[in-house]
Amino acid sequence: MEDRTNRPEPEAPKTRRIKPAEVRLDELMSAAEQLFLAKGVDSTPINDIVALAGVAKGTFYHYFASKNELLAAMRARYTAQFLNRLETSMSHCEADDWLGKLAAWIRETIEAYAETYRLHDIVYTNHHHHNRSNPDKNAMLDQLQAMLEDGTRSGAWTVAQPRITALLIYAGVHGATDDLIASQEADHQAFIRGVIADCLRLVGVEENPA
Amino acid sequence: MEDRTNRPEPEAPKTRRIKPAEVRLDELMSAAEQLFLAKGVDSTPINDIVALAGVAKGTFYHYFASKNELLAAMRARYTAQFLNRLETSMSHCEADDWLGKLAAWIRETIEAYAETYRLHDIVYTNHHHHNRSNPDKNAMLDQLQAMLEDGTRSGAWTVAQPRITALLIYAGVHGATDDLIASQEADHQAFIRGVIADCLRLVGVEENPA
Amino acid sequence: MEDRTNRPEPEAPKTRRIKPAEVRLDELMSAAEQLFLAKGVDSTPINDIVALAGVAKGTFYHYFASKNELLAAMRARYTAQFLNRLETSMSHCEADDWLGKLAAWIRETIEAYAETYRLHDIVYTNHHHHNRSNPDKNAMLDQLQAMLEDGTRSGAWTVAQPRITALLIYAGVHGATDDLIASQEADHQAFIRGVIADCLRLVGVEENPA
Amino acid sequence: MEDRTNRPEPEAPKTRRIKPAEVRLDELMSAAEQLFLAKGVDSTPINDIVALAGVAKGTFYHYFASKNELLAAMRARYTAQFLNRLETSMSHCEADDWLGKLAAWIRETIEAYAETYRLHDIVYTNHHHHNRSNPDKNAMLDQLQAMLEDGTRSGAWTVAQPRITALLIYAGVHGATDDLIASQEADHQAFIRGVIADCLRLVGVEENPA
DNA sequence: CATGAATGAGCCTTCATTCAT
DNA sequence: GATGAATGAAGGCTCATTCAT
Repeated sequence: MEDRTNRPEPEAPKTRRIKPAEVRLDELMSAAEQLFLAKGVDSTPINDIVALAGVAKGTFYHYFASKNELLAAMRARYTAQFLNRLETSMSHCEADDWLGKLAAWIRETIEAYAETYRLHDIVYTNHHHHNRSNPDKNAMLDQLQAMLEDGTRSGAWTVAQPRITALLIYAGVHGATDDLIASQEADHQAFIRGVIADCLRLVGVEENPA
Repeated sequence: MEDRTNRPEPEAPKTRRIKPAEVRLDELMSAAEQLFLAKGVDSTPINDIVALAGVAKGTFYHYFASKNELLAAMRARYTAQFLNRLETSMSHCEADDWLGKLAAWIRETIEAYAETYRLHDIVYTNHHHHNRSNPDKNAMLDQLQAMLEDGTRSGAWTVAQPRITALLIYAGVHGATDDLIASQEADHQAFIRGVIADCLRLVGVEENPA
Repeated sequence: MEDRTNRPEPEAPKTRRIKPAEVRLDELMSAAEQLFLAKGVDSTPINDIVALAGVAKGTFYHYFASKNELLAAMRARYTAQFLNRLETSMSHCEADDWLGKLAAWIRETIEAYAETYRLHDIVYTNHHHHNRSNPDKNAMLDQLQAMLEDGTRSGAWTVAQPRITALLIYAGVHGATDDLIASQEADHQAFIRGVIADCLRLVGVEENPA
Repeated sequence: MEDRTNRPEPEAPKTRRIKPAEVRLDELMSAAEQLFLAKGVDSTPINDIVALAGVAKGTFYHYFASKNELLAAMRARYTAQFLNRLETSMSHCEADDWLGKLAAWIRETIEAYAETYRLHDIVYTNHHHHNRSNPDKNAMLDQLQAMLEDGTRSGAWTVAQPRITALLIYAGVHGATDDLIASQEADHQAFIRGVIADCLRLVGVEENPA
């Protein structure tokens, strides 16, 4: 039964602070995020996370069943924030300004992704699930596809196969941004304009060269 | 004593076969591929690889400095084969049939990727290097970008920013194919046609609906 | 948050029911018994016990100072019930029917042990105390030894060294029953008759083969 | 892939001595035996075992797949030695001296068990397998049963149900010896004589009180 | 009486890599 | 070239127990 009674007398009583679960969760996830960013997931032991969060190791396992569940929670949080940025950005366009919304979607995706790609890599590099059929990514994809369909209905553009076009835009913009990131170019504006131009072509809108 | 029998087996085959390096390399990589596919990279110890290849553990380290170098070699092999498929497919088009070449590139990328995505994941899921600025992927990207530029020069289409358009096509096609894979749809033809149609639009070619 | 959901459930029943200690004790012991039987002692955390019993973890420690004390309580309960069965069985014999009492003791020991051996193993497999000099077992041994001495005084049999003979019968019957259990033989009667015959011989009573 | 390359330069080269598997196995098992006897199985980490055996921790797992397998190997070794003692002891009797052999079996069982019961407890207290239908114990039981049958055929005694009688003797002698051990009586001779006397009665041999 | 968040010591196991033969 | 015994750093996870509320 593994007698664990031989405990040395506690030197410092180590004030045991009880905090709301919400706060603990956030502290743990933030500590993990910081360390994962600095040293990588595999090189960050749970020990370091709890040390930075200022809790005992058992507390970590009180909130997360495993390191992978922590990653899953971070992934959900990351995606929610990403989606939020996109929606906020698009909300500044008039309701019927479909071209503006699409441009905002692209611009914000590029900016947000370029800012957060390191965290993106951390939460999405999952050894056990593939990117394919990822529920979180699907949320963003569905958002984009819905926009393409709405725009088609409104006559803003013509998209015959909204799913495929949404996929091309979604994956294309992310993949292109990977190249932007790799280029280390500080000014993103030219790149963004270029991507928007191509995507407009893709939905059948030719910009007037004026 | 890799099977952890606590009795040494008195009868060991002990035949020390010397084979050409080329053969050993291939046997080791194929054994690794098989096991990586079956159990994942992290869950496949070198022990298992050498056991399947029928060599001693030390032999592995004669040929690969580390497990990561094995992965790098597998990655190079994978990419070379992939590129090869693309080139073979495009070589069936007339030299000036740019639309045909682009369609072939897309079609073959989708087919090849759908067939080999599991191996793709294995060799490209590298915890230490990001997809961004990956030399192997760049080879394919450059190939595509060159084609877009050549086609523009020949008047087959007009692509104002070949780098960006190549990125969108490259990443878009792969990302869209991830969705095809996830859908488990057996017939790829409709999907392929849809992607080609969108990509043609992207390079400024409107298909005649004839 | 014992199920390790990383979202606190807003709706918790939170009904703090106060029950008589006796009931709580019983509920905890029964929950433990069920889980110990199903998964083993070492693989059953206190968490699971309290969850099944429907109380908080701290409540467990109100009633038992430790997991080991729970086991001790279960052991006492087990032994008391076992002794009870033996006494009830023997009470059906006439006061001076020593052979009948001995046979009843053996028969009931075999039946009871065969029925409850799994619980027996749980409460008696104690990593820290050995079977040797176990106070609970001693109660049964003393009961048997007293019977042997009484029967000798009454001339029912002759047992020169009651302690040794009691030990042989006690341990022998249990050990033999282990074999019966292992054999999975459903009909115990032949076995019981065989054991009784041997034990009678042991106390110097030759059965007439009539 | 858990880069384990960040290894600090080795201070002491720690001469790596290769020994025959047989020797390593024995050193590991003997180190374990010593520590298990001193501190108990659960309180002895593998670390301590390898430290005492003078090998690296990995070496332990080179020879035993788990701590439990070590225990299994120790159990097999224990039983083999025990059986050996019994056979050696009986071999000193004349081939047809069945009473002598039975007495030798009992005497040696008691002596050997009293000497080694602590190790017996260690190797037989298995959390996962029950004593019932234990292959190692069966070897001794079969040995005893065969002897009873041979003796019956030779007319040395009459045992109607050799399996049951063997079980009673086997389990009875061990259980009785547990009591001897608990009593801490240094002189075992009286006890041994008493047990032998009872067992002879059990096989139908009345000693002449001369 | 009852709660359950928090504690933290502890250990088994894995496996990439080395090197004496 | 080939072998495989030996190395040893590293970390995820469990769970009995405590105690502030």
